[in-house]
Amino acid sequence: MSENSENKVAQHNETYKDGKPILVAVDNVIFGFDPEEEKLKVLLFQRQVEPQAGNWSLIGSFVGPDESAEFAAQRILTKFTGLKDVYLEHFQSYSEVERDPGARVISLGYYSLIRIDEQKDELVKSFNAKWFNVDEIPDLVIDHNQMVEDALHILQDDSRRKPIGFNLLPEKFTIPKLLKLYQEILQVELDDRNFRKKILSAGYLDRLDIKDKSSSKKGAYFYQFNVEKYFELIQNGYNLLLP
Amino acid sequence: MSENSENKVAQHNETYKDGKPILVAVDNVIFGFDPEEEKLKVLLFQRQVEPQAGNWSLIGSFVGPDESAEFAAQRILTKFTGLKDVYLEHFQSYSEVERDPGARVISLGYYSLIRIDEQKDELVKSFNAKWFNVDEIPDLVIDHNQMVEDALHILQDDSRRKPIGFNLLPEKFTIPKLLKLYQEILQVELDDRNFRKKILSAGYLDRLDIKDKSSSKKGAYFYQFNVEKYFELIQNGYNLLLP
DNA sequence: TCAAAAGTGTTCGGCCTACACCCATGC
DNA sequence: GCATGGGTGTAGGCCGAACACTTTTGA
Repeated sequence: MSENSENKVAQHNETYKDGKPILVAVDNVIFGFDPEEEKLKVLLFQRQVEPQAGNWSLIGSFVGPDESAEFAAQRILTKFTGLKDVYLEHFQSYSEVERDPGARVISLGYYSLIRIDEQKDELVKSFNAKWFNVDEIPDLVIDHNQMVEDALHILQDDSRRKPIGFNLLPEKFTIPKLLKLYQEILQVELDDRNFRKKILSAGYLDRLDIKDKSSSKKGAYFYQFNVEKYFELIQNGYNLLLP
Repeated sequence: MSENSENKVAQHNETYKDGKPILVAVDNVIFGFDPEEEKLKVLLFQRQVEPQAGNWSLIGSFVGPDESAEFAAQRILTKFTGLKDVYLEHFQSYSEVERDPGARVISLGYYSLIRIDEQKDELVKSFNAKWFNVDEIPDLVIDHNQMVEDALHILQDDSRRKPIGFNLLPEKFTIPKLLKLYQEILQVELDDRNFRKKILSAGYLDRLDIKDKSSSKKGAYFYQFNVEKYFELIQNGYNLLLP
């Protein structure tokens, strides 16, 4: 804390020379949803750098001198999955002095929502990256377990208010799958009839004429997210508000 | 974005040596509420460093090598207001390459809620800092106007769900003042009868036997925030949920 | 006695909850 | 024809929105 006995004017003439450079990294909690397994997952890989090389870690990178943190987060996401223009959100910063035993590194936590079906499997495999169920995350490097926990909380909060869940599903999806997804994210049981009513009454889901027969004989209608209608709703102050 | 033609293994063995040091700063959007004026305010001061010296700016500082970002944000808050252990929340990071014309600086945006009545006025004045109404913020340095806007949005979201408003009021406050505060934060009109019902029915406000007669002849009861009862409620999943 | 702010109560409608049954189809 | 998952409908209650009147007291 500042000492009042010091000369205040001097104190307060902070210049760029007072800034001590620090390493800045991003760590990206990449969420995916496996529609067959109906499980919410996080992409992890084995850290290559000492200390703690070989341990499981979030996908991260240093922020380069000529890129924004957001760009860095997108860059590594593309590098590992082949996907571009992905849903990406900053959720927290980690700056404890001793957090990284290798150096003074501040890390900006981002989370991403991707469609697992669109990722490039060869790429993911080439980095020895693996998808883990959110409830079966192994011990991670540094404070990455904390990051996953924080990201999940924010994801839960966000998905209660905005329909971001669609970023985790294929373009065409069924209501039962969507229900399963929300149950996975929020880790609660939802009444299927009430869920269907709520989600369809808002009007931003278009029913298609095709059915998905992969998980039942009757088949479930495919739906598609309608961005235009959704934006209309937001303007009028629409809120999902799931339990 | 990464080039797939490059050797993936090499790419992926990122080491600490690849990290290029960057200046890291915090900027603190310090909110206060003047109970007399009934206005939500932000503390600003005139920047001392070129470029843009003399222009109004948020209270900020570089993050030192031996402190966390949160500590730095608290440190400058204490330096300017004399207050310690203040409500402080990280809300966004700013890392565009060209954002600060003076150097490559990443800034972590924090917002604070303080009780104006507890601040040390001499300190504030000694730094030529001034309180501005949120709807009358002047042109600020760099991207600080954006920061204020972002912080206000997050504050609105947060205060709809958690009763953080109390951090802006004196220990003892009246319901009419609390109502005014919420109207200022949310920038909406609220029905006083419904507001009173909602806020009192939750049970985390204790009515005192004294009245505030400063703004009416009848006088309004003072209330006090009851932290214990509030924590009880949270455990059971309580949500404020104001409009 | 009256102006000005504080405090209380009621009605209405809508939305959320809980819950049960029919539908389509592949085997 | 039956098992399996998909889809629809309804009744009840609670909560939030809208709204009007009484209370207190200093001037």
